[in-house]
Amino acid sequence: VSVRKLKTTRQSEIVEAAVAIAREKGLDALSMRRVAERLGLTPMALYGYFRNKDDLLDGIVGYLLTLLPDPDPALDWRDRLRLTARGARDVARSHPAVFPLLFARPSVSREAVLAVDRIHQALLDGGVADDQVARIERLVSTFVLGFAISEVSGRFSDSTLNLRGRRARLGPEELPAHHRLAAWLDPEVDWDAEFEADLADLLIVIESKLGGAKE
Amino acid sequence: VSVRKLKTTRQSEIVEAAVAIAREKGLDALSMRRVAERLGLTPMALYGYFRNKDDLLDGIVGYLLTLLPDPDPALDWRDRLRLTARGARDVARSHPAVFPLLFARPSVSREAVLAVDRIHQALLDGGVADDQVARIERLVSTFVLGFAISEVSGRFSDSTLNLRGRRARLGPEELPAHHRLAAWLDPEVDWDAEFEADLADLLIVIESKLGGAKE
DNA sequence: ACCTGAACACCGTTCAAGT
DNA sequence: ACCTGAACACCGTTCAAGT
Repeated sequence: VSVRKLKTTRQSEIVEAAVAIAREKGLDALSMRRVAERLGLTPMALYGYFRNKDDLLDGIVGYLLTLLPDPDPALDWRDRLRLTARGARDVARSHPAVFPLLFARPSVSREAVLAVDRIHQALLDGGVADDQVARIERLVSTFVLGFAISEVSGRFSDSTLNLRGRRARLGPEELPAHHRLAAWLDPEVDWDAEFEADLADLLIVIESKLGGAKE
Repeated sequence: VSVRKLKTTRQSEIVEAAVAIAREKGLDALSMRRVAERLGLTPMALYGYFRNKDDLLDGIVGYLLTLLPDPDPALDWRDRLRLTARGARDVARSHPAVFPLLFARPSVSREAVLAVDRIHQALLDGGVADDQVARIERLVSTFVLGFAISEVSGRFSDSTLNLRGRRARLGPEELPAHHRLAAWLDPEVDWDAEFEADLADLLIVIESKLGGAKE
């Protein structure tokens, strides 16, 4: 219940130490005690800067959001969307252990609102109707974050990798499509190309709304 | 290194106890010790059935996948996709604490492969080219899971909720789009309608590929 | 075949105190 | 204003043993 004021002076230093530990040893190894140790502090010293561990994780999410690109508003709206999407994927690949936090924690920070506003503006500039902007932003952001997380968490690669082994044990009656698609499922996927193709498909959706009837 | 064989007899009983604890007290409260306690066992008894806690979490993911609908193959391929997507969202809303595990853990289980195969088959039946099926499946699944997780984890609702408070402190120069969209951002969103609209948009993408040139 | 007991090396967090 | 020390109530997991 106490509303004790948090110090801000060393907040970013602490967040960066936490990110470094997660990068080096994984998210499971990220503990208040280890963050403190890395900074030469007692665990309790951190509680002057963050209310608890969840609060520190939210700090990490905020930090990740500051790493997103802020494209020149003079660019074409499509380019702004593409640059932001690619930037999000880059952040994921450079911070694989902590990036999935973006999906687990609500994040209503200042950084989050600013990032969302940039997407809203790009969609408005493209001519998306006012009442559709928020939904399309969520559609695109949800997919882009989901793709980036799937990539770094192994949801994509592990599943394509292990398919052959599974298929041997599962027979064509149980897996009709997999057996027909065998030629296309085995090769290692070019994730850069897949992400670009997905972005192009999302732009198809957006542009399908532009010329449409007013009501 | 030891490849000690796991017992299977009580695996599903243990998974269901774990799911029940997560539902009642949240994912953070899900511990090996509490699962054991609920079953009247010692924590160590669980290690005869699961290699470790991660293995038990994978068991939960497998359980969630068995809850997905298995639509009648005689239905139109579009209806099969829609039913599967809605079913996934239903599973998320009835298991909010554990559903996000689907995105965090690779999951190459038998159940996962079967679920993916059904989507592949629907896309093939719709006429999607063989070399596009796997990508489109990942595109659709990533979005559907992402939407369902965002909804149950609060990523969607909390952010729309807190916007007004944020906006008061952030001024129209910093948030141009939010201020222009004020009328559309405040009201509580109808998530059922948003999900249906998103599904319709994804079907636009898929159908845009059907009549296309062969090469 | 299935389960227990004791132990180890950890956690997050509170409370009171120190400079 | 900033930090520490001791303590509490937990964790996952190993190893050896019990029936």
